[in-house]
Parts: sequence; structure tokens; C-alpha cells
Amino acid sequence: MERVGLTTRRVAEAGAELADEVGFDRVTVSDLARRLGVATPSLYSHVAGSADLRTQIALLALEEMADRSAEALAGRSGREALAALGGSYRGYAREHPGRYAAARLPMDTATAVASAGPRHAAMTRALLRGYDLKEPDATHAVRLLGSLFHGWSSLELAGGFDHSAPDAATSWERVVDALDHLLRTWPGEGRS
Amino acid sequence: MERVGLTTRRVAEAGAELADEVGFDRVTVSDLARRLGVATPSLYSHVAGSADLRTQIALLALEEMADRSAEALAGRSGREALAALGGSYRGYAREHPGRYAAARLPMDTATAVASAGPRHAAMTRALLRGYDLKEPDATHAVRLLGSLFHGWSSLELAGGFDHSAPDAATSWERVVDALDHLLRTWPGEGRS
DNA sequence: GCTTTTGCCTAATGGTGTTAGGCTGATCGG
DNA sequence: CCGATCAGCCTAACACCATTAGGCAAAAGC
Repeated sequence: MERVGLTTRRVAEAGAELADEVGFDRVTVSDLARRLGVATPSLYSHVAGSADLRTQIALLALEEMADRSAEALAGRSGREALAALGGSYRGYAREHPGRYAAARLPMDTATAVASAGPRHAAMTRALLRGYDLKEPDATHAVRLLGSLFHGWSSLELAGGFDHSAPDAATSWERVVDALDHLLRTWPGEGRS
Repeated sequence: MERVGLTTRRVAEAGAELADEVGFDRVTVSDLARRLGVATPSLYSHVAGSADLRTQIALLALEEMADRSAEALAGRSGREALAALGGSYRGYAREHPGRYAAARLPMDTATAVASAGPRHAAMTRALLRGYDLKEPDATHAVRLLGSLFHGWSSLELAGGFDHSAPDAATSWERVVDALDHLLRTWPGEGRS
């Protein structure tokens, strides 16, 4: 038979496209094989199965997001960096909903540390160097920003902001203002 | 045959338990039927299918979470209310991971407005009455809190905070402090 | 008591995930 | 250049899940 020249990477990329089109949770080995013009079992030479396929898509998405964030952050600091990092997540989620969902897939620790995940944490930490936070407050802030960026993209993607004014973009700008303000006036141990 | 006396509600409850045990995305009509001691097609008298089953579980979870939040909020305001509301999400996610995941299921607009979803938004808005926010800042703050609570629970559930100090509970307290501080000093239009 | 409804059943179909094993085009040592 | 090995693809086969159609008998209403 005609060899199509598949590889794990190519399969993951096709899977990512499929995820964006039909939703990550509807990605199916059969459907993917169909799109690649190949019989279903043929994919098993490249991915270990359905679970592995999803993981591969997730790893791809994490890489892409990290690259995108790094580019957005270049040369910026303070509020600009905050807007850039958050915006890169928002944009990625909007443009690639399936991949974005994939990036949230829980994976085992070994895979997670070898993924682009740590790069994301590192970038958030780097961003915080523009503010005056000592440990452990910096860690708290990393977690706060991570949660907020993820939660926001997730809710916006689900259409949670669609049916009330003001629009999501306007709110987003003001939220970035609020975060910038918060990081510059981070409260100490005693209630201020 | 012995009638088991199923109803849509009971099926949803059993589905919720199953979700907590095996994960929401692994809930299957067959498995649920097996647990209920009934043939698979029998469930189709009570739920319209796999998708509907998931929606029913989601609706149940949203109700439970709203009830829990309402109870936690009773008689509290300010930082206490903030900790109570966020804590109720955190606690629910920890105790009922499958149900929590279900609650994030996207649903069509009609179903969403008839769900307990609006109650959640109303409670967050009520909480903000303890702070001095005018529209549209109150809406921005509702969205910020919603995103943060959801994002935090989601990341904590996925184990995102497990492999670094300090522990999640400590960070959480400080994040509540930060949010309380932010809401009390919410920045105006001009950069402060 | 008889009818109607309804809760459950079995049978059957089609789709998905996965394993086993075979064929053939590509690749590489001589 | 040629044979051996390997890799990429295939078909066959099985188990499991979702869903529809149609039947039977317990429960509920007149």
C-alpha cells in the first residue's frame, strides 16, 4: 500500500487539528485514522492507544502555548507583561479550543515534568520579577495568576461571559489593571 | 422482572457517585446500568442518552454546590465571606471530583439559565456588596472571582500544587487575603 | 375487573478500541 | 547490485459501548 509517512509527531498534529474542529473529548482514533487516509490499527505503530494519543496532543499544545507566551513576553515587564502572558492564553484558547482543552489533561508526574509545563511556571515567575515580591509571596502570586488565567480562558471559552455586558475584552483589560495593582500593593502578613 | 423503581433523579445521583469514583469522563451508560442492577437500555426511559445523563449529573452538581455555598455564606461578609465561598468550591472539588468536573460541562443556553448557575453568580454578586464597587467594576470583580475560584479548584484537583512548597492550604489563605485587599482597594480608571 | 400506562426486558445494529498476524516497500550490509 | 531485515501499512477478529425497536408484565386508573 501507499505509505503515507506517518510519525508520532504528525499523528499528534493531525489529532490537534481534529480536536480543534470537533472538541478534544470527541477525538477518536478511528476518526483520526480516517482523516489520515489510513486504517485504524495503523496508528498503533505511532501512538500506544487512545490515552497516549491524547497525551501527545496535550504535549504539543503545551509546547505551542509556551512558545507563544515566550514570544509575547519578550521585552515586556509589569502590566504589559501581565497583559501579554494572560493574552497569550486567551488567544490560544480562542484560536485552538481543542488544543487548549488538551493542555489541561492530567498526566502522570514523569510526563508532566518532561513537558513544557515547567516552562510556563518559569515564565510566570519571571514576570513577577517586575514586582517586588519575596518568597513565599511570589509562589502565592504564581498560583493566583495561573489559576486566574486558566479559569478565565476556560470560562470565556465556555461562553460564560457572552450573555451579559460588558463584553469579555473590556472586562479583561480592567482585570489586568486590577492584577497589576494587586501585585504592586501585595498585602503583608498582618491585615492591612 | 423486579422493578427497581428508578427515576431520572435517582439515575443522576447514581451517575454522580460513579463519576466521583471513576472520573466524569469515564461515566458510561452501561457501567451505570450494571451498578443499578438493570439492563443498559432500561436507563433510556429515564435519560435520553449518554449526553443527557452527563447533563443531569451536571445539573445535580450545580445544585449541590449552590446549596453548599449558600450555607457557607450565611451570616458572613467581607474576607470571611470570600473565604467561605471559595472554600466551598475547593471543598466540593476535593470531596466530589467527578461531580465537580460535571459542573463544568458546557450546556445549551436554555438549560444553563434553568440550572443553578445563576444562583452562583448571584451569590458572588451578593458577596461583593460587602465591598464598595460600582458597576461595571462589580461585574469585572464577579468574573475575576469566578475565574479564580474555578481555576484554583481545577489546578488543585489536578495536583498542580502538590510538588512544591508551601502547601495549597497555606497559599489559599494568603490568596484570600490578597483578594480581600484587592476588592477593598480596587483601582479606578486611571493608573494608580 | 379490565384497560392503559409504564418500567423493565431481549434482540439487533453500528461504531470504537485494541490485539494478532501478514504483506510489501524501504533500507542497509556485503 | 542484491538479498536480508525492518518498518509502515494492511485485514481479521474480539470485546465493549450507545442506541433503537419491539415485547411482557407489574402498577395505576376507571
